[in-house]
Amino acid sequence: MSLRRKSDEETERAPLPGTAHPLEVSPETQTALKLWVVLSRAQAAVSAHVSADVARHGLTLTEFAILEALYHRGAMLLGEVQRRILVSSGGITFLVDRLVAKGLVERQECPSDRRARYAALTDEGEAMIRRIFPSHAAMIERVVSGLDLAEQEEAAQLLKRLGHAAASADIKEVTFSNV
Amino acid sequence: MSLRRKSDEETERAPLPGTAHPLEVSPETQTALKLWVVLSRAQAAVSAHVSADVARHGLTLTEFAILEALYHRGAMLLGEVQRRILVSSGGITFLVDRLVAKGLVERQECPSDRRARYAALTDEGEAMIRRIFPSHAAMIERVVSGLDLAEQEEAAQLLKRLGHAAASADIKEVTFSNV
DNA sequence: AGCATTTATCTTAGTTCTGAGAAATACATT
DNA sequence: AATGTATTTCTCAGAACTAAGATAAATGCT
Repeated sequence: MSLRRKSDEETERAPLPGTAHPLEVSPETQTALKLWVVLSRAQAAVSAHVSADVARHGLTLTEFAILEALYHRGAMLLGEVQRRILVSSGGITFLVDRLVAKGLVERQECPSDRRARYAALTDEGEAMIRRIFPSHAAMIERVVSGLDLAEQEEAAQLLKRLGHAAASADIKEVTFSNV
Repeated sequence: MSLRRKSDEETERAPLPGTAHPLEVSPETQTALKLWVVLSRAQAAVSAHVSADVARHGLTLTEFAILEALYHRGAMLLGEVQRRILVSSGGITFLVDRLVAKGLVERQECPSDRRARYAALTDEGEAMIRRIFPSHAAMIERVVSGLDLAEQEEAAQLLKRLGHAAASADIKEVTFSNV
């Protein structure tokens, strides 16, 4: 957070023609834009810590999310895991392959649908998640402790509604707009 | 692509045979974990819409973020842009290269530091951001409209504090843990 | 001034994931 | 049963990065 002495050069830099900003937006729009920015920054900041934590055990965030889902919900079809952790179909194949290679997950046949495969924790995978989950949870608790408990619940409630609304929103394509 | 079926969420699953759940956590920890989950999901949901929107103009989210930053703040050193949009040093070189190739950005020498380079919008880049920003902002407004204005401001305020606290948090390494 | 350290960008190799499409299977309708 | 459509996973090319190190220039310390 060191301040540069570049502000004197800024006047030398060619300022934008018509220095006033013609892209003025309503206060409502500004609030929405602001929310989008702080949402992204907060997620990135927390994510960096969580990511570093699971990396200590040789896992990526996405890998950990799969292990956690399989631990808490039991064996799941690949498609179920895919929708839950929000990756592409190619991505889930790739990720499960890697977890299989690490010995943490195994594929199992689905008796009622021969196209489908279950992903299930191996004993080693279950031992792994059991071992790292407590410190993982404690770390997240510390990272979000900038908000007190009531504020965390308030934020979670708002974010849950925001997420659901955004996920189900069908944004109409404004196809008649200029290029 | 379509994540329509969300029946996964309500399907209650019988616990796997033999998997007692010894990983019980305190209510405080559960609140923190819940916040982390809904934060990630909300960000992903909004991000998907924003990403699809800028993709209509042949831009990635990160590219758009650079253009927007340069438009609203004027020419910036690559390192400044890098810290602002949170990419690696290699990443900012890669991204600016690509924007230069698209004719939207140009590198300029820094008179006071011969190592450094400014990134600045070209006329074409400025025209681009002027053209797409209004509909972009309107789209974000729609995507976050699941919360009313007061709720958006409340959420933004909480997320701002959460983000700042998380970004400045020094999480102690629990190095004595087994591997 | 001379030398070590820091800073800013770039290079290269590798990682993580996406998107499009293929193959196999299931399901629905005739 | 046959045919067409939907779904489930996998394959493959390539996009969008990251991490580590290289290079060059600025800065700090005797």
